[in-house]
Amino acid sequence: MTPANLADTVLSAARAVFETRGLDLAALPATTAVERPRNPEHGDYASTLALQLGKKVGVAPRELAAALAEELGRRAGIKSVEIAGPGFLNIRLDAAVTGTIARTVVEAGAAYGRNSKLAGQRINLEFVSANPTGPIHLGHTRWAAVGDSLRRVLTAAGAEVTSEYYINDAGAQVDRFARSLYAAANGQPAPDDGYGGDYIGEIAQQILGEEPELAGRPAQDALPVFWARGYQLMLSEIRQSLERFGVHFDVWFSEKDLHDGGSVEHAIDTLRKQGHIFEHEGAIWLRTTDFGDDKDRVLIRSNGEKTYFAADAAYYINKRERGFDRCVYLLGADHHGYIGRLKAIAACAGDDPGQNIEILIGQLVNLVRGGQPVRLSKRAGNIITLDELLEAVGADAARYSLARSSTDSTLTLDIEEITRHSSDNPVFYVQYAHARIASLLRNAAEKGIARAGDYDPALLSHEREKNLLKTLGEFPAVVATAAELREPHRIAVYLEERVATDYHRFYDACQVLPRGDEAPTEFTQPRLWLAEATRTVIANGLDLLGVSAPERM
RNA sequence: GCGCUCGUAGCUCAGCGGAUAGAGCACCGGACUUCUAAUCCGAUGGUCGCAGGUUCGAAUCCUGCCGGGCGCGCCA
Repeated sequence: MTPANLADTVLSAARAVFETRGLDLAALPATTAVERPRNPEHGDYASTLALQLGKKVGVAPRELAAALAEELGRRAGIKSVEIAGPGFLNIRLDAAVTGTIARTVVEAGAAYGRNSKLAGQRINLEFVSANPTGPIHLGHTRWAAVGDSLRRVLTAAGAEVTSEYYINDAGAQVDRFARSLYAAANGQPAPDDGYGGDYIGEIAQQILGEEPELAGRPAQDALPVFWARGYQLMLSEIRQSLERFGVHFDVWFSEKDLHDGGSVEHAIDTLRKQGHIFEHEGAIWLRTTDFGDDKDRVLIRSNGEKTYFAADAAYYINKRERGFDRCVYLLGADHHGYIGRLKAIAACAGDDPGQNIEILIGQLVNLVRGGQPVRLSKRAGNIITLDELLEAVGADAARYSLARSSTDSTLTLDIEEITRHSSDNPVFYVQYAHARIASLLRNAAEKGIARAGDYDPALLSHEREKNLLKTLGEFPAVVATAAELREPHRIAVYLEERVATDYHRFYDACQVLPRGDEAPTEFTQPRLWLAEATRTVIANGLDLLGVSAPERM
């Protein structure tokens, strides 16, 4: 029995109690959950349903709990139900019932953990969207890791997800980039408002190598070439870096295409029809203050140029017209000022800003080196690129350390620590558990022991076996919660603090395979099933984080 | 100034209103002729920034204050 099954049982018992007592059935929630008590004396699972419902229906929680306990105690598989404190229900299950979780997991295989929490939702997930004027650096990397995991988690929860990278290729930034390339190609210093990293010189040289005749050509002729080719090379470098990082985008969306294709005009028309456009001092404005923004925003400047904001509006409207119910944006805390205006765009377009648009703000990454803060600055040249990070620690460790903590907290990474003590990284703790199981299964095969078609679940009765089983049973709920709250780090926390820990403890206490030439025992089969179930959960969980599950370490 | 956000062990971080607040690192002490010791077991370490409020119950929700980060352009 999984926790979800048990929760359903609790709810159905509650329904029976309500019916016999003539209580208001409408007070019952649609779903409930059981929790794993920290204290083992509180049973295998606990329900707080009586506590939550007591006041609602005017029955003392303990009295309601007593009725629930009696009803629940009659259900199959439930060994005992105790009432504790103000009205907790502490539930104990028959060992065999918990033992079947291994079979549930193994039979579901790679699908174990998938659920239908977000079934039917069409989600557009935009993240990174770094300007194509330089390499992906550490500032973007957290969103790459988190965003891609979120894509996987949302998909696992049944949503139809499109991940998208918005390329800011229409504004002054790429012009500056082109001028910087031109300057470098001609041996001149970078313009004051330009880019000065080493990569500028490298790209300039590559372009010159392809088209030597560009050298010495006037800016007027050469700039468009540097613009087009430079942009192409830079974007392709960004894509390759992200690819190496295991980060996948379904759509690379060009801002320039938005302008060239008339989408901006179309968006302004749409917004005008909704009645939120006005003209002031020669500029076209969107009255975003109607919907809580601090100030109204210019769409078309008095000189006729469309603003970046106009493209934002067009992009949002474009996403909606492509059929996405929810447009999710993953932005760094330095962009939190965008929340108001983006929500206002949705509202001005006639959408529900609480439903159709969702802006996730994540805190930034701080870097320290040996405890001393490192200021990331392009000018100072101490930007750490994604490629450098990958070279130093590898994709698995990088992704894991960036995805394992909540984006609500600023993350502090010590460069010395992640580059030097990489074996301390908790990702190895999780991966090691997987590798240990893989090794175990190889040894079993060598001994000629195959996992049988079935096992006796009642034999998985050791305290550490039961803990591990219960933990494995929680995985679908962990995935569902991570998806619902957009918090993929919950997967990492679960794998690290629960699954890997419980497996290592089980492994420490319970011999799986016969030693030497001994014959298999009655525990061999159930434990092989449990090991395989654990391997499945770790592999599925790591996959949601975009981290590999190694067979050997 | 206005707004957003964060504040949990020495450090890095978990903890979607539940029972005695947890883990890793660091520090101290144990466990490998036995399925991978990248592991396990134990010890040490806390006014959950502060003060009120909501409630059967608050690290969690609300208000105020203190401290850190960030944002407030017809910039991109």
